[in-house]
Amino acid sequence: MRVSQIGRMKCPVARTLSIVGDPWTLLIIRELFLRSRRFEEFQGYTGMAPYLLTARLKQLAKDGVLERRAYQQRPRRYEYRLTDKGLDLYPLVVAMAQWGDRWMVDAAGPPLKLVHKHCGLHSAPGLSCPECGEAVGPRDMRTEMQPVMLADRARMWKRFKHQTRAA
Amino acid sequence: MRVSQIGRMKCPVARTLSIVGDPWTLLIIRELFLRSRRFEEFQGYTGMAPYLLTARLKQLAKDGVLERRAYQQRPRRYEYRLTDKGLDLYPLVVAMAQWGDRWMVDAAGPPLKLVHKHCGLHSAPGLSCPECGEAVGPRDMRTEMQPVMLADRARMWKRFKHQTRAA
DNA sequence: CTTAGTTACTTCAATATTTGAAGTAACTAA
DNA sequence: TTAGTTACTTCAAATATTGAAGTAACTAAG
Repeated sequence: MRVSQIGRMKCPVARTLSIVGDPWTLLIIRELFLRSRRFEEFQGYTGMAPYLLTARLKQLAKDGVLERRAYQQRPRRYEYRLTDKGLDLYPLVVAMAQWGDRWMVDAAGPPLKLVHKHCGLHSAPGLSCPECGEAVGPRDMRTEMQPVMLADRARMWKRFKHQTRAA
Repeated sequence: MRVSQIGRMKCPVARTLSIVGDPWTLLIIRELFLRSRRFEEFQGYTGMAPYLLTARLKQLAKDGVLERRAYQQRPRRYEYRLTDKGLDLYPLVVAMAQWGDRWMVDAAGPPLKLVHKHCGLHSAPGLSCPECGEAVGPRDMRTEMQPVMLADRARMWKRFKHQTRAA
C-alpha cells in the first residue's frame, strides 16, 4: 500500500494522517499557529526546500486546511491563513507540544508557554471528558470499533493474508 | 534542511515530530492503542511494507516509545507494547481521531467510539484548562515563546537569509 | 537608467526513501 | 513429507526529497 492511499481507510486517524501526516506539513501548521503567514516565513523557520513548501501549501489549500490569498497586487503576493478546519487542528498541535515538553526535555526549560487568557494561568491544557469534566488518559477510555471500521479492517486483513498466501 | 534534522530545533512540536511525524509511524501507534501487538497485525492492518515496518519498529523502540519483547521461545517471536512514553501519546491520537470524525466524515457515521469508563458516556474528550476546567481552543490561549526558542528561530532565519543572499 | 533588493516561487540533477514482489529462517501440525 | 505460521530480509524499480541555482515581477536607491 502507498502512503497516498492511507486516506481510503475508514479509520478517522488514518484519514487525518492522509492530510497532516507528514513532518513538513505539520511544521507548516505549527508556524501558522505561531502566526506565520508568508512563504518566506515558512521557509525560513522550517528550513524546508521551497519546492516542497509550494507542494505542501498547494495540497493544504486543496484540503481546506488553509487559504491562500493575495495580500498585495503589483507585484502579486500571497499569504496563507488557517481556515476553521485548520484552526481545529489546535488540539493536535498542543498535544505534540506537550509531549515534546514532557519527553524531549531541554535543560533550558520549556521553549513555549501557553497562557489561558481567561484565568490567566500558565497551563498545559489536557484531555478531559466533556460530560463529567474529569481528566482522561488511555486507561480511562474504552475504544469501541463500529461495524464500518471492523469491516474495513477485516477487508485489509483478508487482502494481506491472501497476498502472502499467493507467494 | 533534512527531515532527519527537524529534531534539532528547540521547538517541542518539532521534536515530537522527529519521533512520530511520519504517517506509517503514527499508524503503528494507532494500532498499538487498538491493542495490536504483533508484527503481522501491524502489517495487515496498516498495509505497510515489511521492510518499513521493521525499520519503524526498531526506531520507535530506540526512541523509547515501545518495547520489543519475546512472547515465546522456539521459535523466538516478538511482540511490541507501548511504554509510558508511548501511552502518553494518547491525546495526540485522540486529537487525530476527533479531527477525522469532524472533518473527514463518512456517511456511515463515526467508525470509532470512545466511552469514558467512569461516567459511562460516549464522548469525545476535548482540551480544557486544568486550572479552571474550561474548554479551550486556539482563541483562548496565548502562546509565549521563551528566549531559548526565540533565539533558535532567529538563528534559523539568519541562516536562511544568508543562504539566499549568497546566491 | 542601472543596480541591488524583495518575495514567491520553479527547475534540475544528485541522493535518499519507498514500494511490491520474492525469499529466508525456524519452527509446528497433519 | 508437505503445508502452514510468524517475523522478518533482500532487491531492483519507482518515487520523493535535497541543495543549489534560476526566474518573474516588481520597488527603491544612487
